[in-house]
Amino acid sequence: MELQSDTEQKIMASAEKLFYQKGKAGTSMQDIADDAGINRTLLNYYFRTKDQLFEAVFRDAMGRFVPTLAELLHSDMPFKEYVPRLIDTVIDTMIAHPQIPIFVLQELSSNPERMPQMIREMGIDPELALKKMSAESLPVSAGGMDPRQVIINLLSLCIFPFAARSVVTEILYQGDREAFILAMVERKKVLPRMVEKMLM
Amino acid sequence: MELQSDTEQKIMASAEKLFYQKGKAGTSMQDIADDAGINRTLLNYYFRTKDQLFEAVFRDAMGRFVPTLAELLHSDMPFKEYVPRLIDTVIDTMIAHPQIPIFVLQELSSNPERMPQMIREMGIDPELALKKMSAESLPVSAGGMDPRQVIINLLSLCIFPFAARSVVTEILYQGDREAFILAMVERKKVLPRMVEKMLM
DNA sequence: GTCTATATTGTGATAGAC
DNA sequence: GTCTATCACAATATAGAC
Repeated sequence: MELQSDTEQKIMASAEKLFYQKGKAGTSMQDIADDAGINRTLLNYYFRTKDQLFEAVFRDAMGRFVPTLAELLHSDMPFKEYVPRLIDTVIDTMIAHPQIPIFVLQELSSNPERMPQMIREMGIDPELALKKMSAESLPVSAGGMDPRQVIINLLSLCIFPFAARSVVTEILYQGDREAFILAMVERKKVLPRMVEKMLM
Repeated sequence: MELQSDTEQKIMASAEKLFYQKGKAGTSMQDIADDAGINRTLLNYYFRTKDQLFEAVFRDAMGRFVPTLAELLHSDMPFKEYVPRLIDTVIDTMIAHPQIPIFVLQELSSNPERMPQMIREMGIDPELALKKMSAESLPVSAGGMDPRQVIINLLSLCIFPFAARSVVTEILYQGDREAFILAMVERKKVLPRMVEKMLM
């Protein structure tokens, strides 16, 4: 007994690939069916509408990095302690799914009205997060920096290189995609040291 | 004698707004015409095709921040010297056009084959940039950090908050857009100090 | 579950009157 | 320069046979 039929999985895989690359409006149901090598009407059979198929892909993408974000925001651990592990986790996720940042940010930016609901659904508690930040877990002595700026810095440093992957690869790594990935692996060692300095 | 007719300017303004928000595929010619309050066929009269209209908007967007990027990559000045000014310029540009990062990155990510040509057209010389970086302008003593990682850090810290604007505003600033902008203004003072520590 | 056929609407683009 | 009328086509979605 399978939770998802073979066809359904093929659809999801193709939809993910194409939605990530070309976005919702830029991808047709026919494109997805062709990529999956199946009849177009099967998409409607399994997911009813294009909107519902997109939702499935979008939630899947959110689910891949929101838990890490939630952990960052809610944890009781001293900030400095789990920063290295967090960097490791986030960058590994990004290497595995480098297209997710733009995909998710573009969708949330196009439909910002979705944000409040998404936050609730994903189990993030903004009020709790702010409380934690004003408390001792994030050292207020972070150069006198607003703890929110520290959070922004950390996420910027981990995620942006992947959002700007094509530009960075082309200009700084001569278009060599392997070199870019190696640089991101190297980055897992570079960032913790940097963040430590930042918090002094 | 005007370089652009009134109608043409209205089209550009509406096209910019909608392409930034919903992307190329997500915006129809009808949408743009409606927003501009004009007849749809006038878009074809002035710009011939949707592709050409999009190109005009895209190049305009690139032109708003590429010069700053080129300056960063080519300058002979000591890195530390113009970092504060660069941060100031980039963040001011982002505050004025917060939607550009996602718009440009999404387009370049969808069509990475456009990168080499865009770089050439925009006057960026990757080889020269790398030479400058290995030379004295960017201190090799940047914590032993690869100068390319330093460039990535700098751009990440300045640009990412705007790419993730909707998320950041909702979670860290209770959905208060004014508070977000104020935080970004504050950031112009925070970042230079941070980058200095980073380079020690 | 998978296919063919079809309904319906939206879209980019052009021709031609004014 | 601006409009109306029209075209060709692509898109989502459904009905119904197998």
